[in-house]
Amino acid sequence: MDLQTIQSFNHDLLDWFHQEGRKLPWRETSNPYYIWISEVMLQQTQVNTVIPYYERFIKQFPTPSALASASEQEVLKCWEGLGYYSRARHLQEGVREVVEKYDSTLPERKKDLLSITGIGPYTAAALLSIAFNEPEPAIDGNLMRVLSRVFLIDDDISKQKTRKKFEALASNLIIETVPSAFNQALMDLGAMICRPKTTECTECPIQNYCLAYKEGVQLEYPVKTGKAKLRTLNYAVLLITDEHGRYLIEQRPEQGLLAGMWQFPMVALDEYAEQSQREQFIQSRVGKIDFRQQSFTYTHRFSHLIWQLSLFKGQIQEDRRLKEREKWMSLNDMQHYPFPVSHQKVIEWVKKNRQEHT
DNA sequence: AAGACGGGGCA
DNA sequence: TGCCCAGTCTT
Repeated sequence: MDLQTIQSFNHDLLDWFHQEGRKLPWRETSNPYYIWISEVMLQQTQVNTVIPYYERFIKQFPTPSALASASEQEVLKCWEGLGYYSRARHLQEGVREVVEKYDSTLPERKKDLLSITGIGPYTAAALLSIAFNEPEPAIDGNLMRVLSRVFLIDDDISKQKTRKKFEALASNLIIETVPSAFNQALMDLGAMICRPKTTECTECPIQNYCLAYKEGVQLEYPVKTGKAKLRTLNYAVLLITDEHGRYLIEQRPEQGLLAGMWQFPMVALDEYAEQSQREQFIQSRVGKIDFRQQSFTYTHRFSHLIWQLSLFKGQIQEDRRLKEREKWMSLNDMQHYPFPVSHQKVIEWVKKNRQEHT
């Protein structure tokens, strides 16, 4: 595009954005801390999912120091159900760095932003453009989808090198416009018009510039390879009660999947094909219980794996001691601890099942 | 350069 | 069901 085309492209894009752009809670504020929170929540997560979490989060942690001084469990509880929980842990860690190193004020230099835990190239650019109105293009899925169509770019967007290419391209476009509006306009366009599977090209403000539309090949872009093969993991979920009707629960390790969250004890079953071996292994984990009664099975789907959960009820032997990271807990108290959605379903099932039998 | 990391929405 | 979503960190 020549300079004049770039300017009219931006004019048409921003004109549409000001007419049709979405009104969103984090667009009502100029507080960089709030914008930061929104950007982290929006990673790999759709707008409508984020809105209630955002409102609750800034209410509970209205300032960087409030978040910095909270416990990790409080933060996880507020994030419960949103997924990618390392985002919450990294956000709190990053906020603590800002409180200590930058006097609770988000720095405005790109290099400083990138040094903060949880802030990568996208979030740094989003903050620079939206909060500080610096001409930094925020390279995300929306931008790459829209621009791959406009310019017929067939590089694989799952490759790291491709991000650089879009960055160079968008850097030229954003110089001739209002940085904060440019990035947000492309996000709205990607969400409302230039969607992955279905497009609304007849309503698109930049249709005239779009080479893919001109050739009728919108849906062939962007090019993206690489598919993860879903593994299925089988687990026994143990519903073990004590004499007070409380359940045995355990806290997951501090690293890895669902780190630091709580669950009913889970025992991996895949290594044990034989029922008798399974029983023996479960006993080695929690002690001697009567678990002949299988009550319920449930399949939980993550993006990269599948959990096949089978519930077992049992009474535990009286003299068994609690192990590290284990706790007895009533169903009501569970609402104060962060549980992954898979185990929230288990809690719901247990409550429902209990009511039917009393 | 890949893989890990959640959960919900949608055709 | 499979793919996508305002990505980042780890290996």
